[in-house]
Amino acid sequence: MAEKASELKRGTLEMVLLKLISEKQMYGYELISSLEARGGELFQLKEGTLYPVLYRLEKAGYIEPRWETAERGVPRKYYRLTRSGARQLETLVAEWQEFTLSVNRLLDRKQTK
Amino acid sequence: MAEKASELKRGTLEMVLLKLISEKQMYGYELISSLEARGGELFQLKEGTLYPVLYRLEKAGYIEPRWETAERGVPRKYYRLTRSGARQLETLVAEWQEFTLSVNRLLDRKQTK
DNA sequence: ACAATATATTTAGTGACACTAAGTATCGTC
DNA sequence: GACGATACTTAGTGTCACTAAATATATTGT
Repeated sequence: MAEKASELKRGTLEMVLLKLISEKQMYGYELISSLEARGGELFQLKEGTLYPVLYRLEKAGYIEPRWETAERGVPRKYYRLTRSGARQLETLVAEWQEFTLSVNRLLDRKQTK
Repeated sequence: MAEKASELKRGTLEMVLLKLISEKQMYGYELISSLEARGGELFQLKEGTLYPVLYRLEKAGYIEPRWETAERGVPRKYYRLTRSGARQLETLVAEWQEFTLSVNRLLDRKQTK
C-alpha cells in the first residue's frame, strides 16, 4: 500500500490546489510546504506528485504560470487562477460537498439518530 | 475522464461496502441496487466494479461469503462482516472523518467566517 | 418444450492518477 | 568552489474504478 489515506486524496488534490492558488498566487514548492503546514500528515506530497498535477491544470487552462526572478534565490514559477479555473473550482467544491453528504448520510444510518 | 466524481469514490468504496454489509448480510447484486436506491447517480456501480472489490475484501479477511440457494431464483453469494472487517470499518471511517475535516477546513478559509 | 428475459456472478482489459526515485539547475554559504 | 538548500523536471510503477463481455441458472410467455 502506498500511503495511509492516499486513495482519499484522489479527486480532491486538484480542488485543493486550485483553492490554494485562488487565495494567493503560489509556486510549486510553496504549495508543498503550505500544505504540509496544515493538514499535517494528510496533504503531504512530494514534488513528483505535485508538478504533474500543476501541468495538468495548466494544460486545462485552469491556472497560468509566470516566471519570476527575485533579487535573491532561484527563479520561481508562480501560478495564478484563470477565470475558467475559478469556475472549475466551484464545480469541484460542489461535487465534493454533494459526495461527502451522500457518504455521511450512508454512514450515519442506524447510529445516534 | 471516466465518470463524474469517479475519483472521489476511491478510498471510500471499501468503506461504503463494509458499512452496508455490516448492517445486513448482502449479496453482490443486492449491494448494487441498494447503492443505486440511495445516493442516486453517485455510488452507481457496475458488476465489473463491485465484484473485484468484494474479492479484495474477502481475501483480506474482512468479509466472508456463504452460498445460499433459495426455493426460487438463482443461487446467491451472501457476505457477512468478520470481526476483523468490523475493526477495519471503524478505521476507515475514522480516516474518512479526519480527511474530510481537513479538506473542509481548507475550503472554509476566507469564507463566511 | 424452448426461446427470451431477468438474475447473479465471473473474467479480461484499459486508463487515470498519486506514488517513489532520481535528475537538473540555480543560488547562498563556508 | 564544494556543499547544501531551493526549485523544477522527468521516468517508471501500482492501485483501483472503469467498460465490456462471458457464463450460468431461473423464470416467463407462446
